[in-house]
Formats: sequence, structure tokens, C-alpha cells
Amino acid sequence: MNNGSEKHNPEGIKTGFAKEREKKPLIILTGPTAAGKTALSIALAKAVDGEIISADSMQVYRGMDIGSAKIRPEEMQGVPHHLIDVLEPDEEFHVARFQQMAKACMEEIWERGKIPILVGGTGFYIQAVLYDIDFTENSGDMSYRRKLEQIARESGPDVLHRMLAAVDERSAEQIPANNVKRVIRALEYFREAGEPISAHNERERQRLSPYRAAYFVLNRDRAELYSRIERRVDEMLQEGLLDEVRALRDRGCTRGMVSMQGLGYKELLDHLDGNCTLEEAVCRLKRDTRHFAKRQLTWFRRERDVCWIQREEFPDDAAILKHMLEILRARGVLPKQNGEP
RNA sequence: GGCGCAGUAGCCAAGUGGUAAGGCAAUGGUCUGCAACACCAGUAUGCACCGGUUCAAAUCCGGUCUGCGCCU
Repeated sequence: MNNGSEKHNPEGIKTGFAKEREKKPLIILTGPTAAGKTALSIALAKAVDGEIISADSMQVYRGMDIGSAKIRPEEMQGVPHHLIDVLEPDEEFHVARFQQMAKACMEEIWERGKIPILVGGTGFYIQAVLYDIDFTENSGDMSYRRKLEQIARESGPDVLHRMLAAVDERSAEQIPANNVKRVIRALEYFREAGEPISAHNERERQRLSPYRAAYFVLNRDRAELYSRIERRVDEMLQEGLLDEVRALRDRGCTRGMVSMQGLGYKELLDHLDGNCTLEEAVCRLKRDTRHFAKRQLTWFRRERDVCWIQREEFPDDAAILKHMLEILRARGVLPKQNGEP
């Protein structure tokens, strides 16, 4: 890490500094699945007197413990955790909701004089909080979305895509017709906000974070990451993942639910429904999880101002922690220590 | 030893004279209310090897090697 940004300082550094100081601190620790975030997060939270907010689209759900690789209570070592086990698996969850809940948690944490640490692998959720993306336009009315979904089903994705091109040419160029979900959202947004979503996205992309933040991405050698993923899937199975999924299924969980789109749940649900053998399901789960890790990495690569931590460059977690603390002080997320060399 | 069948990318595989389909994997990317979602883009100057026929061969002919099966 260097401080190259100090080299070319525009005039307004003073006001920039003053503003910077008013900003509240936020630490982000993320990385691809199975990189080893959980253990490190506890050490970090203890070191900075922080509280952890899970940035994970699946760990919010109760009863989804093994498959979502949820931290166990005894592993928390007294560090407070938020946004874990707060929803039932049949409830809807999405970025906008996450953002609102996370912000509420952060306020409480600052009030207690502690630092919020966002820990989890859902890059989109982290982005929504870090840049405080605007999600307010929605009326909550799902009927238009349902209608669009029906059109896609009956008339095909091209018809929908042409509808989008008619109102928002830019978005239509950016979103492939086959990406029905995004096409639908763009249409929905245009209807509700009266402007193209491309314009909205453009605007939101310019945002600067309202927080004094550090964004850590814990990564490790690709081959090793993949073998850890496969090993972890096997461990999950041994711990009773199949029973967990069966219990959810018995409670009425179906593949249509957001929660059941989680890795491990959709594949095993498929097996329990008799669509494939257990072996096939496990193979697909491993493959899908590898794909997921890869996509996560692609996401983090394009995020601005990210501190990559390459696992194999450090002897142990303690060394990583030390390095992180240095960065946090250098960036003013943590106060500088007096008399430090 | 003889006969037959096969050998095309990391894997599966189409192509049987006209200039290498497709799928999976791997890789890179997109993402601003389903994001553990959804989606996009590449990837064999070369078809086991050597030689021949032909304007033209993965495709035809001869030989070699390897694998599989059958026979003695």
C-alpha cells in the first residue's frame, strides 16, 4: 500500500480534510466464499472494539445454518453480530432492505462508541451501504413486474427487450435481451421513476462514500480456494446439510423463494424432489460455488479503492491483522497511535 | 500371432473429400430492489504419428503407435 493519492492534491485539501474528519468510520471485510473471513473478522472486531454486521444474503435467514456457513454462537467470542438470523426463509430479502437494516445497525453501533464492521461476501450489498446508493423510488407494487414476467414467458425475451428499447435505448444497449431480470427491472424503474435507469445508474456511480472507510478483500490462491470450497461442501454434508434442507422443505420452503436460491439449498432441493442423484447435486453444488467465488472476485476487482489481502503473503491471521490495523490508522479510520514508530 | 473397432481442445462429442458444430470445465467480464440471482465473451493454422493420392484430406490409400473387443 502506498499513499500515492497525496501526490496530487487539489487545492481544496483543507475542507476535504475537515469533511473527512466528520465522517463516521466503517470497516469492510469481504472476499470470495471460503477465503477465511469469519475467523479474521473476530480478531479484527476484538482489536478495534467493533461490532459485526453480516453482509450476506443468506445468513439473514433462520434455519439456514450449515449451507450458509453461518458463524456459530461459540465462535463469536462475545463479539456482537447483526443481521444474522433475523428473517424467516419465506420472507423476501433484497439490497434495498439490507441497506436500510444495515444503516440502522450502524447508527446504533456508533452511538455505543464502537465501529461497525461489514463482513460478508455479497458485494452488491456492501456497495449499497458503502456508497449509500439510492433505492427509494419503489412503490412496492409487484403487479407490473408480474405482468412483465408473463410477457417474457409468453412472448419471449426479445419482445420485452424491444419494449425497453422504446423507452430507454441506452439501457437496452447495455442489457442483453436474455437477461430478463435486468430488462424487467429497467422497465419497472422507468415506470416508477419516470426516467431511464441508465440515467439513475450513471448518477449513483458518481457517489463518494459518506463514511471514512477501509475495504478489505481477503483472497487466496485460486487453486487453493477451489480445493477449500470442495472440502467445505463435503464438511457441510457431514454436518447434516441434507437434513437441514429437508427440514426447510418440510416446512414448505420451495425453490421460488429468495432463500432457496442459496447455494446448497437449490441443489439439494433438486435432489430431494427427485430430479437428480445426491452425487449429481453435490457435484453441481461444488461447481456452482466455484463459479460464485469467481464472480465475487470479478466484482471486487472493479470496486474502487480496495485493499487486497493475499492470504499466502502472510504467515498467519495475526500478521494480517497487524497489516490491517496499519492501514486503518493510515487512513484515519482508527486514531493514530501516539508514540508509534 | 490373426481379425475387427476406435484415436478430434482439459473432458464429452459432431463432422466421412471443400477449408474444424455443440456441451461441460477452465478463463475474463457485466451487474445500482430477486445478486449465493441473472447474464455476456473468448478458447484446436489444426483432428495419434509418418508417408501417399488429389486443385483440395480430420475425412480416401499404405504403414507405425496406442487403447478396446474377439479369435487362435
